[in-house]
Amino acid sequence: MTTNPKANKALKVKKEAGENAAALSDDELVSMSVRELNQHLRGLTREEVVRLKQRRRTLKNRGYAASCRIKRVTQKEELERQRVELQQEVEKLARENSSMRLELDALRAKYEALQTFARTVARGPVTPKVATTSVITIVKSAEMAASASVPFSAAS
Amino acid sequence: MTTNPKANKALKVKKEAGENAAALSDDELVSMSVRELNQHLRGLTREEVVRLKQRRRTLKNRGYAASCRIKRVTQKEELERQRVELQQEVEKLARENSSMRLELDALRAKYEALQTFARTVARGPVTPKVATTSVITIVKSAEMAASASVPFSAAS
DNA sequence: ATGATTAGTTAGCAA
DNA sequence: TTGCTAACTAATCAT
Repeated sequence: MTTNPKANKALKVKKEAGENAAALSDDELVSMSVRELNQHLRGLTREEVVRLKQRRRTLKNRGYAASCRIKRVTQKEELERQRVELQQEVEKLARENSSMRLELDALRAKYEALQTFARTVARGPVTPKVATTSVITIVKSAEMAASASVPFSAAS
Repeated sequence: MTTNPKANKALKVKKEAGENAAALSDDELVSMSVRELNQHLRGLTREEVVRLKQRRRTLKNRGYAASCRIKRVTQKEELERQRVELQQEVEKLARENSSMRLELDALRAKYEALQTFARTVARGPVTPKVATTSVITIVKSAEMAASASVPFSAAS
């Protein structure tokens, strides 16, 4: 099952005279150029030539079949790799997506609160009757407002 | 291998012993239960029995090999299907993502504009010329004043 | 002729 | 024993 289960039987036939054909190994035969092959073919019977060429063809086919299998599993692995990669990308985008959605909702709430406040302020100058529960703080020189949370809450 | 250059062609010789064995077809033989098989095995030579069983095994194997190939291509198609599906999902999420990003940016701009306006309105009527760096905080009910921090900051 | 792919065969592992 | 799969072979297709 490894590399030469058969093929040996073709070698020992005919060539008892040992004229020139030096019982090529599979590796030699399969990796031989056509010109080299023809040299080894000299002085062989018609049938021997045919058989040797057929053995070469068979060995070549063995290699082609192996390449084909390797290619097959490689492609499959590639598909699985891409699948994992895409799944990760989907998760990443989904996370970004939901965090942005939260941010958007929060900002909408802030915006609406500010809108309510602005309307209130614009309608009645300063503190018309907010006096019930509202407080206005005036601070001098506050530089950053980045981390502001719940700046407004709509008055009931 | 050693005894098998074309052994499969030897299988079809089965007729000459026309005594009882009714020359089973491949389909019949392969889809036969063990008990049915044993009935057909009655009165056959030891060797005939072995051969028939071997033929059955070979036919079964032929089917297994076919199943194996079908399974292989099915799995590959499934992987490709999932790939397409995931790619579409990625595109969908990316679209949602960028449109949300636009929306977020737009809302931020609107918010800041409104903020500027609110400051102007709130400052104008009451405190005409308060310093350039004032901050106004409005919260509902005094006890929450602690959590509200720097909702507005005047641009420098 | 060479290389790739398909189906059938065998060996061998697993349940 | 049954089913599955890797490797090999031969046939066939494409270049």
